[in-house]
Amino acid sequence: MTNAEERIRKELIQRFGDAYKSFGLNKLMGHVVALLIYAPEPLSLTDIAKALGRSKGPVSQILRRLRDHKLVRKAWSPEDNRKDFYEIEPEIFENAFRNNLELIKNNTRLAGQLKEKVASAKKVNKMDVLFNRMVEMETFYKLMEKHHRNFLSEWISERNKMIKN
Amino acid sequence: MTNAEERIRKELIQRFGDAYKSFGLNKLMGHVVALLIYAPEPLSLTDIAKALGRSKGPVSQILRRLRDHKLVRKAWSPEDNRKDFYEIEPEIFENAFRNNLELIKNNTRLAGQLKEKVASAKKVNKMDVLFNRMVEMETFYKLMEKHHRNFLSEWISERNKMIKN
DNA sequence: TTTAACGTTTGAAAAATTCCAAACGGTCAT
DNA sequence: ATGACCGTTTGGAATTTTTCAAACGTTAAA
Repeated sequence: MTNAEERIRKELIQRFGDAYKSFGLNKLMGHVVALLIYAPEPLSLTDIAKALGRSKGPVSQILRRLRDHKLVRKAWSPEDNRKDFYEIEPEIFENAFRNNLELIKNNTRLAGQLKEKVASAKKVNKMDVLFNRMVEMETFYKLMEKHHRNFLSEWISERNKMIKN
Repeated sequence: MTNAEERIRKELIQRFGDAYKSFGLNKLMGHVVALLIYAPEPLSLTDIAKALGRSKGPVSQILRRLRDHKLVRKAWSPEDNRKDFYEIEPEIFENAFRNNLELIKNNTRLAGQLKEKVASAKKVNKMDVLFNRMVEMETFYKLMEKHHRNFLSEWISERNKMIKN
């Protein structure tokens, strides 16, 4: 591996770690994702642990979470090999976005529920300000959901074009 | 305060804490935001600390962060009062979204930088796969930025309509 | 000049998260 | 069967984050 490549690899891993952490995720998740994005071919658990200077334990757990979130998947490996190999999920960006969309939907649901509850409590007492705020919140997230869906379909068609080339 | 109101207040605080945590933020941030969304009038540092059963220290620091992020602001308070009062920033949702947009932009920038670096390393060695992935990543975040901007302007006009009523 | 009422900072404690080494269970080759 | 090689699970250690109590600086009244 050339020096230039090695530098890029290091930076990729470092920056993805930071980015993941800034989104409230585990830094190691970002490291693994970066490593797999970088790697031209699938890597085994041991490869990954060694490359990141970690033990198998946490890497195994992180791989589980990454597969749950559909950011990473098991690669096919020859029948005579008992080792598992991992690679980046080709739709990693789309899937990451879908995960985020779930969080948005949680908020829409939360706002709706709270709005209803406030509405019934309003009979008893003046809670108009709070009610309006819940309405605003629900409107906000509903609109956000709409835009996210638009984005998703536009991205999918955009990506299909990219793949063709 | 009626029982119904009290239950709603508790739930609001609890759920906002969870939501903030799920976005990688401090739970207490969510609690404070919920409390201020609930409160019909501004609250002092001591009010907030007492209502949440915390000491002034962490609440003071959280309020600082919330003001940095423009989710909370100091309310006007009479000249003869040395106490500070805090209230929800009226544009809290818009601002929260703007903060998120900054993270997106970081990712766009990151992808662009890495793409460039890979491009120059490519002369030396075959890194086509990695280059294509960086291109995909950059495309993804650029498209996302575009949609986020669209959302923002639509939300602002939507909200203006809400305020008029 | 003191005293009192604030918000902030700070150093250490408490809690939560991350991490490892070792144990474990499963599968295949011998 | 036995041993070798996997990935996962687990208990506790290490690290990071959150929290508090106390000290501090500032401001205004006494």
